Amino acid sequence: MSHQLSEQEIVRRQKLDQLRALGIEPYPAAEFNVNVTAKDIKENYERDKTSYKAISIAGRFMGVRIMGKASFAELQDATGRIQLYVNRDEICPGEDKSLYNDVFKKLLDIGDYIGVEGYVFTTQVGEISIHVTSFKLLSKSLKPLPIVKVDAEGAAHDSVSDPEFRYRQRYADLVVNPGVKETFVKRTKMINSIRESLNNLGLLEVDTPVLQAIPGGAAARPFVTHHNALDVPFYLRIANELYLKRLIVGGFDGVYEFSRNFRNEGMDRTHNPEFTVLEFYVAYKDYEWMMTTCENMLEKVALALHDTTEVTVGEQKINFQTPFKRVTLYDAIKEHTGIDVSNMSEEELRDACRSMNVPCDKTMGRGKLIDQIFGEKCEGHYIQPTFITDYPVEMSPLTKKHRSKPGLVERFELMVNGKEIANAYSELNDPIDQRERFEEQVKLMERGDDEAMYIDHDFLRALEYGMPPTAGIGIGIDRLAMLMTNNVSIQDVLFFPQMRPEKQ
RNA sequence: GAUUCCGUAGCUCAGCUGGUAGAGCAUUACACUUUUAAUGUAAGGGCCCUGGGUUCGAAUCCCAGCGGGAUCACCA
Repeated sequence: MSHQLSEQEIVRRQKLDQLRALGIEPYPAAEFNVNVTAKDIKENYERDKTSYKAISIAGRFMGVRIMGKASFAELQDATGRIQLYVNRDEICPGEDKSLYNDVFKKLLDIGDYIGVEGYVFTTQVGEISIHVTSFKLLSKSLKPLPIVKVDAEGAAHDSVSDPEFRYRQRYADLVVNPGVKETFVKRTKMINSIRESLNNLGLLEVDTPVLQAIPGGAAARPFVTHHNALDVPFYLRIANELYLKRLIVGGFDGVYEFSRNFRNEGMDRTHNPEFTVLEFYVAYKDYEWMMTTCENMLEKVALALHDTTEVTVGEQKINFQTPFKRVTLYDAIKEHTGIDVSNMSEEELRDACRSMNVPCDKTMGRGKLIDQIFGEKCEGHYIQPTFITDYPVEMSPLTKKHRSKPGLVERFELMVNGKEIANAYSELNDPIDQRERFEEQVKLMERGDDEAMYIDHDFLRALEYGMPPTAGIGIGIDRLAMLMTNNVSIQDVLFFPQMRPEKQ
């Protein structure tokens, strides 16, 4: 990583030497005792002034306005910013004014970590500030941070907008763009809320293998790796479904896992090669129960993040208040295309696709053609949370046949803002049916469908021991985070989105 | 993978039909004891993404490459 140092970087390195010459260690080892945060001061000082007479706070030095013998500076800690007031003669009571004139005014840079002691007061302009009685350099910054300034109207100037910079140097993005941090805090709150719901249901959080000999549970191209000692290929998991169901076979009533999945496919603003899906499985339940559970959980998430069920996403206001609408897949297609696909043959479906300009090809079977029509003509209409139910059996190889509707399975997808957020079903637990479904997948694979599933014989063996009737669901956590934080790009809800390696 | 746009100072961006670079903020120096996008004065800072080509002359035009964005395809 050798490169030409910029003038500003050279200057900062020189300051390092000057500090050491003054006997100041720029990277001290000792603990700095912090007893307050910026947020705490701003929220509580007005009503409890006596508690803020001897405070100690640390953070990044993010800006300074030098006024001769007094200065104002900005300190940014993990909770926000607070203004510092520094007076020369108070910091340097004696003849030697170098601590103020040299160290504070000249050797400190934007981005440096400092620790400060003093008391809180309100300036003449009315800003709650810290009157500094002493300060200590805690860590010197050698690389200039981009300076974002916000004017009186709240408009940001020179904000760092280059996506490449923001994603590759997320650490700098986080320091400089305060909204970014907020997105990730919300993401974690969302996950905490979901975890709480699941724990309250009595489900057990589990871990299942990421390295798998047979990638299963979804239709996707996997990453391949190699185990040296065994000298066999392994696949990074594309889904954890089949492992969680093995645990249901093993006698757990309910299990869940936030599963990091890996798919060797294209990447764009809604796809990252690694992404997170929550899957959970509950014994003795069905997909009707799962719909209710799912909507309750999402309503709680919206409330946890926004204190209301209504969430703003782009131009849309999306209301997660239960109950969500429920529409069967066939009714949805009928509503938006006027076509009743329920009794159509594969050929009739292909003709229907052609007449509506829906792309299709020879490798697509009946199920996939119906899915294609829905995806092209209907999906985008479902802005408010809507369960689309009862899918054709051909496109659902792990799903139990519908209790009363022949040719269909007990499955739903949750659509929000025109996109699929969750996919769930009454799990197929008939081992003979399951084996036949896998064999159908093999036929699709031979026909050219490169997303068809492999046969997992160990999973079939597990089913043969007997799995209780079970409801299961997968929820795209990144996609949900995008909705809940009003971001249109998956890269904005992942700390470190995958990028092409930087060239040296 | 296809199409399209972009790459100029630490950051945000100008730079016309080709004449070898500009602004604001940031940096450096000086002034200023309650300011807040502080202000004033002055200074420094650029392999104009890389490599070829056209030309007397290229940041600018052409070709190729690298990196990124957007749209599409695949997928969640």
